[in-house]
Amino acid sequence: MMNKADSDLIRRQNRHLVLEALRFAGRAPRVELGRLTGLSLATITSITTQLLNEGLLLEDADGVQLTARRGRPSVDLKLNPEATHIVAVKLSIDRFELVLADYAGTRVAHDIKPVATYEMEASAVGSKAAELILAFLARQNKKPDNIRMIGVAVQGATETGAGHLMWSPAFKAANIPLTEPIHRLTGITCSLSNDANMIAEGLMAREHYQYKGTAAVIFMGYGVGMGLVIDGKTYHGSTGAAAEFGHMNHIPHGALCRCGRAGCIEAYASDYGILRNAENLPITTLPPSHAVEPEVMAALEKAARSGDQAALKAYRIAGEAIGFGLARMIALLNPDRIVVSGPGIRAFDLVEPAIRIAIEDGVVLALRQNVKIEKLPMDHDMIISGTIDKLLHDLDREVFARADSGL
Amino acid sequence: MMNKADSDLIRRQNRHLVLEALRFAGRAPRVELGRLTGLSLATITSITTQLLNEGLLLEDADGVQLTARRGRPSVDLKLNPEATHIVAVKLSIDRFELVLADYAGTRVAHDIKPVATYEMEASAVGSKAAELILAFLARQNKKPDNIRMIGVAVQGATETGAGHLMWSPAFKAANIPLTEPIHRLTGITCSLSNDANMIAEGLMAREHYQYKGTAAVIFMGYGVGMGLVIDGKTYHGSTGAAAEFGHMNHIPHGALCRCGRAGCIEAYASDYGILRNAENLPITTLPPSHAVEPEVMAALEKAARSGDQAALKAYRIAGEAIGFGLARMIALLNPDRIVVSGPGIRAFDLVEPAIRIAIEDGVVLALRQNVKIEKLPMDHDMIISGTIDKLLHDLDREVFARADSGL
DNA sequence: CAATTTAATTCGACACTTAAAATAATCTTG
DNA sequence: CAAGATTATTTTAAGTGTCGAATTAAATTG
Repeated sequence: MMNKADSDLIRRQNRHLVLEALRFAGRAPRVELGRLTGLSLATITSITTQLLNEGLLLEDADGVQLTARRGRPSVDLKLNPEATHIVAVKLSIDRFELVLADYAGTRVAHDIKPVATYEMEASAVGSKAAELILAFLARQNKKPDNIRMIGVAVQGATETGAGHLMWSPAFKAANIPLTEPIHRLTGITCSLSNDANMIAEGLMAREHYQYKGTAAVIFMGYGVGMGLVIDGKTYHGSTGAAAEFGHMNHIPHGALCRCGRAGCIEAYASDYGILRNAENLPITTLPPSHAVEPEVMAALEKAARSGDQAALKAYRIAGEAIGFGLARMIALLNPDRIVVSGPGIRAFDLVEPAIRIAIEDGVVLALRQNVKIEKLPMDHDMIISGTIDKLLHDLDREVFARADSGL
Repeated sequence: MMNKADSDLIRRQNRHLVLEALRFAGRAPRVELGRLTGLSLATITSITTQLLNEGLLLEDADGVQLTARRGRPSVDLKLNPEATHIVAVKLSIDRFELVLADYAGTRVAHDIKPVATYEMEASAVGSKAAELILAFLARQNKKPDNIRMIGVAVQGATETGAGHLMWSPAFKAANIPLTEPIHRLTGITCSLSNDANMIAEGLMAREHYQYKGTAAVIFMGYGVGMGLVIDGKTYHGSTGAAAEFGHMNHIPHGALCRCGRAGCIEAYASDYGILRNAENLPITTLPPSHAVEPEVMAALEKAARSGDQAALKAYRIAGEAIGFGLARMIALLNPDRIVVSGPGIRAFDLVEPAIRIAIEDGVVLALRQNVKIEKLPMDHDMIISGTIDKLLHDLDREVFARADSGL
């Protein structure tokens, strides 16, 4: 059932609206905020003076008046970068990446620490992360009190609700508790997310008008992942482990996957899956525990481009796996938009024809005709960017939309 | 972006809350409504007097005071059945079914008309429906003005937004416009939905507390369908054609399906798909245009139960198709609950083991361990019931939640 | 029949939005 | 360079909504 509504709800929603508009626009005068939000200028004044008093906003008189117009000049407002800070953490094989960002979303510090992740005990991961975060903050002269939130992004199956990492290619251990130990050791609220979801989140923050309905971001590389946006919000299933596109079955009883099952899409379309097929190894060959070196994939790509039949066939099989997976997803969810990204898309032209054919074979015209499939150049940084965007968005909604946020 | 909030929104939301609570409870005194909605008694009084004045509610003093308690006796409120009426229409092969229901959800008239649907022109369907509806209303002495909404449920792929029936086993014609001609000829707002979605809607109306997150209702019978509930709301994709579970690919380049493609789940798990396998016909055999007679399926079921190996294998193959489909859906959406229904579940015990095995093979434990799979006895009436529930729910939300609903 | 108990309404306070009026700060123009 | 025009923002007054407290209503209990 819905929740009851009262005047508190109004303010919360409208404050959020103003913050969201300002975050999107970067800077804007009050009139502009009125236009963007649909609120009256009187309300904008009321809300912005409150936000200014709380230190969340700054007046920015320095703003260059581009075209000198008549009338009282507008004065731009912007988010106060110093209002608070957040830390985004990306865990991947053999390294922890830390980024400190201010409330306006600007990165103020960045650090990469080598960590022998694969052999770590499950219980050691969270405390190691907390330790690195605290040391990182100390180097930046930031007290933990100044940090409102920590967001951790990892490749693998996450349980967002519980804050557990169920399994990940970066760790041999499974079921690793993360948010609890980090929160306990740093005193800072912590959330955990899947890396592909963070890419989706980042795209949405930047071009939310393009992600109104249902959209999927596919990630090809050492694994195959997916971020799912439903009704304009990133979707997490009942346990927060949704959208395991890579481990959606492609062929019953098919090729052996890193997750231990047979026939997953990833077993055909990830780096190791493609490589295994190109080398004509049996599909029961155990996937390597470590990521395939980029050079190896580059060589394979080169071989395919120079006509190597086995390599070409491996890419075609990968495309078919992705394509049928997408066809099944389309049949189920009828999305507006599909974006394919990840390091694997360097070879996208080698897999794309097979993807298109598979989609044509796998789903009725009525469903596929109005879905747009796009390629998005991969930028490893998108995961960190998306995590920052998500944290700030959450902060705006859950903390700063309330007048008593206690800054 | 969100919408701005004002006092109008508050009232709308809280009015809706009261209507919803009353629809769920059937009848309740004001104190009870306060408890159910979380609103203060003062607010409940304000809202209910308004609703009473508008004729949406009735005071029901006749309510038997079960246990004579001290204190001023409470007076029950209930929805005014005469506030308005709706018509639910179910189109299926060779018949149109019409039900007139009042605002409280009670059915006041029911009619079934034989119609030779299969050979109809696309343009004739809507006008035929409108004609039958008008005649039906005339017999009930109801003017179209007294009817607020018509809801049409059909098996097949619907485009909810456009109000078109893309294709359906009941019609040879494709792309049949429905809501537009019905609205034009009757003057009544009309909506179109898929039958499986209506079953999901009905279950949700009755036990909404059980459908908080993501839930799927699978429908087995002459076809295979699915109703999808995401975040407590039935999900329609970008065009309103989502959740075509039956036409999600099972085996690439597999068995021929009624939709013209190869390898759909329906081609293995629908009546005709099971029958085709049991008769050892090649998978390229064209599916029959008409539904399989129930007697034929009953005979097949009997044969399987008496040990017929071909029949048993056909059911096992059907279970595997459903099971892998569910496994893929679980990987993608991580639902809380799956309900299987439809006439096909009479033989559910014959397919269930294969379903369970397929799910075990097809999706990692972490994802499947907390999804509940239930069997729900099929009742053909559930489609009509669900349509009524949906119409009334829509009415409450979109029309009567506004104070100026203009009754 | 007075006391008690429970239900429902009324009243006063407070929060929020908005339209309209007032104020502020600039540019234009004669 | 001063008055008028123009645009941005704030202030004011009015309207609507919810809520807690006080009040009224209608029964049972003793």
